[in-house]
Amino acid sequence: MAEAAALEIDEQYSFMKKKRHSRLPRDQRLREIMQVAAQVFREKGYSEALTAQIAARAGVVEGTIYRYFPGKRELLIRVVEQWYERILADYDQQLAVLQGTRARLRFMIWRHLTVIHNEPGMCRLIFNQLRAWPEYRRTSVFDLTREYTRRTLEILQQGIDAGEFRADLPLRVVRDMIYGGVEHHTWVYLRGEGDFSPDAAADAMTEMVYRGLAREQPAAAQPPAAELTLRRLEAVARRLERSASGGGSARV
Amino acid sequence: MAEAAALEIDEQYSFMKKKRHSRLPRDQRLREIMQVAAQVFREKGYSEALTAQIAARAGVVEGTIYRYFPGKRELLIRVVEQWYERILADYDQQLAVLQGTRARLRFMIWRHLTVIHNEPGMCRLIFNQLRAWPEYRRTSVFDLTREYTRRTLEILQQGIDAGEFRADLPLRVVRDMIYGGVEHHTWVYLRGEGDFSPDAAADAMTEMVYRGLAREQPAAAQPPAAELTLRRLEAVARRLERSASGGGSARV
DNA sequence: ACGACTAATGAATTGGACTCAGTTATTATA
DNA sequence: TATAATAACTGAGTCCAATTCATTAGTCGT
Repeated sequence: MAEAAALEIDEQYSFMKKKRHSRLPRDQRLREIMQVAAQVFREKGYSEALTAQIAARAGVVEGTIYRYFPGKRELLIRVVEQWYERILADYDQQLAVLQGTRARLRFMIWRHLTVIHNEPGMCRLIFNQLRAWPEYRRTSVFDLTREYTRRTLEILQQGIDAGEFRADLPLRVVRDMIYGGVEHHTWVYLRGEGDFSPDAAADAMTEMVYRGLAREQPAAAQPPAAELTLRRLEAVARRLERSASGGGSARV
Repeated sequence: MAEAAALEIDEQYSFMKKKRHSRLPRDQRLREIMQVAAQVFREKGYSEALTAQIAARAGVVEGTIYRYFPGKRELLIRVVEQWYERILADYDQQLAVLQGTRARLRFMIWRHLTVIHNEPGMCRLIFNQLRAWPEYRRTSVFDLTREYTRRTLEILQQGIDAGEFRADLPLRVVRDMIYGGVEHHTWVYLRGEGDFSPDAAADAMTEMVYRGLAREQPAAAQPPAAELTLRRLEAVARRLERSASGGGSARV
């Protein structure tokens, strides 16, 4: 009765209270706790999510959680890591299909925006909690994010290599503007006070970056013969690259 | 003795322990507590900063803090508000002196970078704590930040009005890229793992934004068509080399 | 010098994460 | 089937920081 206010929702779950002492193999219990924890963290945020609540919903006692995780922080870390790994799993496949600096760049931006749009709860946890902790650096979230933004840097570099982009701006700053821009843009939404369109934002940001780095004026006129020849050469190169990099069947 | 580990540094202050019950007029005590709190928060961050510690350094007992602030959170809010108001005080004067879209834009960016560079502790508190709290919205930090970024939006709009900038990109997105970019760029520094140059970053970002929005190309000596063609061919060659020499995904 | 006011105290109370000595379901072995 | 070994799970606590509040005592006005 006394803690009814705090645990209201969990009353709904009380019926499924396992006859006390239903044991599970270690990794199944682990999965159940993580799943429940993910849900509670998403709903309540980190500090509002109580270990007591997670335990209750998972049908175990608080102490049990500590047989699986050294503490609440580590629990969040593991939950977010698992989620993030899943989110980025099919990443390369999707990117591999796309041709051209602009399309690839837009994809990177759009994808990030879309993840935030679809999973605001998890993103809030990353932005507001995880990233502020000292443990962040040794997290796989940190590594994956680096990898992910490195991909963007590569695309920009390829744009330079291809002669599309100027080479006189530090690309890391451009990358920061992209990822920082995405975050700032989604701020209001993450605070639960508005919405945004991943498509529109991705278009605008891509355009901005593209123009910011573009070597030539939008080139209204002339793809002359030389241009067409180049494109065909580039297409050949791409095909070679693909077949060289192992027999992926990816084609548009 | 027991809490020596937690309060080590404060031992230094113990000599100035006021004879207990030295009274001060309300607003003087208020100022002292806020000043001490600012220092402790800067040094330790929010959750590592203990109210006991703040009280000790301020030469009062813990309970006293609660006669001045409803709680630790509100204390941080008040501290940050006061700091931020001071930081932004001379803002308009500095800006008023500057002429021209580019110079004004660069100033806005440079200034923000510089504040972060000079006051990492306070900025960490804002970015990692304050902004994540529900109270943030009713904070003067929120209002001042809005005002501040609105200024940037105005500068961009004036660029459009003056015919320097294109009018077909949503300016809020550009603003988000600026402020988000600044933050992302300073991330490593704020984690205490590196440094950055406000000047260099401001130059790069200004250039990026300026080019991204510029109506005309600065008409610098365009490399002749033949040169461009060559570069692109070279890029093709590099890619072929790379893909021929190994697993495709490898990049230097 | 006396009362009124209010700053300041510090002991007690939360409220939440976390611990650990023990209990029992499950599995392996006889 | 009985019994021992293993390891999952318990729950009654501990700990630690923020917060409360009944009480004490400087300070100021008359």
